[in-house]
This record gives sequence, structure tokens and C-alpha cells, in this order.
Amino acid sequence: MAEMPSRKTLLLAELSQLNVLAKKLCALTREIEMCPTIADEIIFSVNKVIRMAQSMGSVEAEQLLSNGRTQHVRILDHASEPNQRMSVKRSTLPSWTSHVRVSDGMAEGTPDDGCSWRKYGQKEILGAKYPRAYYRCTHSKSHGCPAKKQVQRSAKNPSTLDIIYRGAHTCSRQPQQTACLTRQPPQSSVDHLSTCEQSDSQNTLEVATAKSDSEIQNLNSSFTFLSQEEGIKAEQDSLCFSPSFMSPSTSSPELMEFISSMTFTAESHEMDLDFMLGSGEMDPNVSFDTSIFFV
DNA sequence: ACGATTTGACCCGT
DNA sequence: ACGGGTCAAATCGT
Repeated sequence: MAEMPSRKTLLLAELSQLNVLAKKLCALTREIEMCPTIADEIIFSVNKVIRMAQSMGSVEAEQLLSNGRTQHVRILDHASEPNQRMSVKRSTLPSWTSHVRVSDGMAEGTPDDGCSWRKYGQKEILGAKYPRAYYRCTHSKSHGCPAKKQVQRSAKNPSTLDIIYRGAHTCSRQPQQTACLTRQPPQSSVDHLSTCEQSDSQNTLEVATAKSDSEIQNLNSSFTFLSQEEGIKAEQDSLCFSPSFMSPSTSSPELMEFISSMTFTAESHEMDLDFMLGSGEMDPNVSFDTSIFFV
């Protein structure tokens, strides 16, 4: 029987992961103006908190964790809801939302995010002023690419498109797909998550750990991003925000949200980031309160 | 001819 | 039963 890790240990583990993620973010955004500075600040800040945590007692760590729950990082008690049902048929792909401002001249169609999409449906949504269009990756059949997106004009701001991305491209290995997304190789962050899960299967602190094998596989193979050129190009095409050019490359939904939040801060307050939890399949144990970044 | 789009029908979860 | 998501035949554009 392994000894239960203390709150302090878990806090330190979490902070360490934050540190790693921030470093990865820093490396990924090295060329993008401002981002490296922000990432460096995050690393500095996280290191500072790690040192503070190391010097505090378990009770203090407990308090810090509690504050984190209510104020910034809500850590859901997964074990308390063992019977939460997972959707079987609906998409289990992770999703994220972006709001894209379009100019009047391009009222029709969606901005080019560097990937080729094929429209497969459109629906009038109850109570919605504008229909919702459904797209899937052009290579969904030929390469089994699971990437999809939903596009709907915002009722509040008709000049804004709400785009929900689901799943990530896995088609980028094709030589002709250089403009599209690059797949991340399996890497340590998933291992780390697995480790967390093993270390604490009780209803204590869990960090996106309660994932099925398929979900982990999903994380492992998913999130990809545009080449920087494409990303910058997209930005210049009046995109407020495009998740496509940001890398959720750590294969972590939390980081994806984290990165998205930062982009929000840096670029536009129109972006409304919700890390969509389609039908609860994702059931992440961590949900970020993005207000932490808006101070 | 082939790929993309349109659109009504169907399926599934709530 | 209803609404959202997907399918697939018809149509369109190149």
C-alpha cells in the first residue's frame, strides 16, 4: 500500500507541472511577441510559489489549495460523482471555443484558419438568430482525421462568429498538409497525468486524471497547431483569436485553456473562452477560472 | 468527372 | 417528444 501523498506534496506536484507547462509554453511562443515575456513571468511566479510552498506546513498548503478551489482553480471532486454518465454516441472529443470577428465584406463563409474543412450540415438552432454550420476536416475519411468545428454567427455581435472546435487534426502527416496542424508526439505530460492518477485515486486532488484509456489516447494524439506563419497570417486577417495557431501541445486540456486565457488577455476581450465539455464526456477534474488572468 | 455544398431525413440523448 | 448532430442524395462549381 502506497502512502497517501499529503496536500503539500500534491500542491508541489501541481506547481511543478505548472512550471513545466509554462516552460513549454515559453518555448512554443518564443517567436510571438509578448508571449515569451508573459511565459517568463509565469515561470518566475510559479517558481516563487513553489519556494513558498516548500517552506510552509501542510496546513498552510491545505489552505492554499482551498483558496485555489474557490478563487482560481476549481478542482472538482471526481470521486464524489462516480455515476456521472459519459455520453456514448456524441462526440467525446475535447473542444474549445473561439470568437472570431469578421469584416462586413466576408459576412458569408468563415475565416481561413489554415485547415481545409468540409461542410456536412447546417441546422437552425432553437432560439438562435442564426443557423449553425457543421464542418469536418476534409481528410476525415481519407485519414480518419477527427477534427470538426461548428460555426455560428453571434446573436449579440453579428459581426462575430462563434466557432467551436472539436478534436484535433491528425491528418498533418500528409506532405500536402503543411499548412495544417502538426501532430505532437507522445510525451511526458500524459505520463505525468497517469502518474498523478496512480498516486492518488481517492477524492483528493486530481489533475485531469480520471480519464479512460481512450481519453488519454485522445489527449496524447490530439492538439495540434498551425505553423507560426499561418497563425500570424490568420491574426492579420482580423481574427481576434484563433486556437489553431496556439499549441495545446502539452496534450493537456488544462494548458489549452490556460493558453487560451492568455491569448484572451493579450489580444481581445471579446473572446469568451469556455472549454466546452461536450455532454460531460471530458469530465475534467480541473476547471480553470479564467478570471485569474484578468486581474 | 470529381469534390464541395445544400438540405431534408434520420438518429440519439435528454 | 424535442432538439442537436450527422447522414446522404441531390445539386452546384470547377
